[in-house]
Amino acid sequence: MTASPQARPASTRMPRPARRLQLLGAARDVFVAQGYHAAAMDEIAERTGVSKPVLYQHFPGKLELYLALLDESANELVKIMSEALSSTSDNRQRVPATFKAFYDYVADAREAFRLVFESDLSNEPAVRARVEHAMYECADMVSQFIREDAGVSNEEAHLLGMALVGMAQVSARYWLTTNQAIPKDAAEQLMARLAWRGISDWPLTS
Amino acid sequence: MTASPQARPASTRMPRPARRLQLLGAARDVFVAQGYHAAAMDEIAERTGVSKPVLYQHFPGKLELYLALLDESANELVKIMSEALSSTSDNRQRVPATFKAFYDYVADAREAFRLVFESDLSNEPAVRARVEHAMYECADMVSQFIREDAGVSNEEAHLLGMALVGMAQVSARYWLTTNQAIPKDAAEQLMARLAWRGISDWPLTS
DNA sequence: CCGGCAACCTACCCGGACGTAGGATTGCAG
DNA sequence: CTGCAATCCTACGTCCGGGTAGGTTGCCGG
Repeated sequence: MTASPQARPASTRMPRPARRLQLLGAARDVFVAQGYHAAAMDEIAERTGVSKPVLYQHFPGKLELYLALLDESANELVKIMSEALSSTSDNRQRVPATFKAFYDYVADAREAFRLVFESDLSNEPAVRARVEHAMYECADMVSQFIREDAGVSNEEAHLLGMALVGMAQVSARYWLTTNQAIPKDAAEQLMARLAWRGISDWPLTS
Repeated sequence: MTASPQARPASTRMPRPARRLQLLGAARDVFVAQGYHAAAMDEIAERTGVSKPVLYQHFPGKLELYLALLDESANELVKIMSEALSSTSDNRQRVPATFKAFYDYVADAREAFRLVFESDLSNEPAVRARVEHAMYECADMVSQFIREDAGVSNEEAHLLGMALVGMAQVSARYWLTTNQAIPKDAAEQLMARLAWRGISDWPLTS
């Protein structure tokens, strides 16, 4: 209702691709707000101003619809992280840039990150695979840089990378719940400092 | 099946408190393995060797049963963290001790941590409140020590504390999925080093 | 102007799982 | 031995929600 700028006459017929986009928008809003189980296909259809069979003419089932949205959000996360990590060649700049990108992703008004980080369908293998894959991609990209300038094994670098991803994820979600008690850029910088101090000059100090 | 050492003649009558414990054990196994939604009350009863109405004579409903188990696991986490944090007065010892405690908690064979960190009922307000509360308690305890020897505000200390909690949580769960490619104590020490370097001597370096 | 295709709707099916009514059985107290 | 209370079971009600059958309306090319 607040997001998804889809106006239109609303109760007229519509070409197939446009309707599909509208359905995806409504579905995203509902899944994000209610979670997979509490979300009802009826509500998604109704919110689009359309009847349920129409929804099933665009998507074979509830799960496939959900997976389409999940893929979208997960891929966006990976893309954003990738861009941030390659935005500079100076590691000291790279860390804050990446945290800023992550916080931007989480602070997005559409809150699509909840599909990735707060899915209530993690037992479904297809969902679990996608979430784990996205997080692993992020950790893997991060681990490359860690491995380069800290003398650690591949496995250790991956564990460190995943730790940083977890740090960003949980802290950003916590930051959201505080209603921005701390300004966004201050929070980003705080995390970047924590991470940078944790990783840089690794082999030297204990 | 593997966990929960409950033998007994199994198909005889049983005093009320003993049966209750048995039911809780079976319920924990099922909820952990399947998640809340996929778990069936029938299966919990059947696995106990008992019929469904018996289950409902011990717990008013599925949600209450789940909450009882969730409370148990969440409180155990907070207790373990509290004990680890107060096990020494030297911060340099405190950090690895706490990570060890956390990894122990996650590596427990009963895998009860999944109720707290991978609940598929996070939209239920009662569940969300409990999970957030447990995590906040942990972050709050950690933040006390951070605030003491780093000159940061209360809000900043809490954000840092939550970041460390997230680091531990996500890294430990990732470590589990790797089938212990890295020995447990090595992983703990790696995380402790990352955290310690991140927070110690905070005001001095940038 | 008109046939046909495609978008759409009303109304329904049905399976699965929570929760319960009512009765059978066991064992302890007196 | 006997009654009563507590434990337990079979069988069912019921509701919710995903998914579908079949008919209707409107747009567009010929």
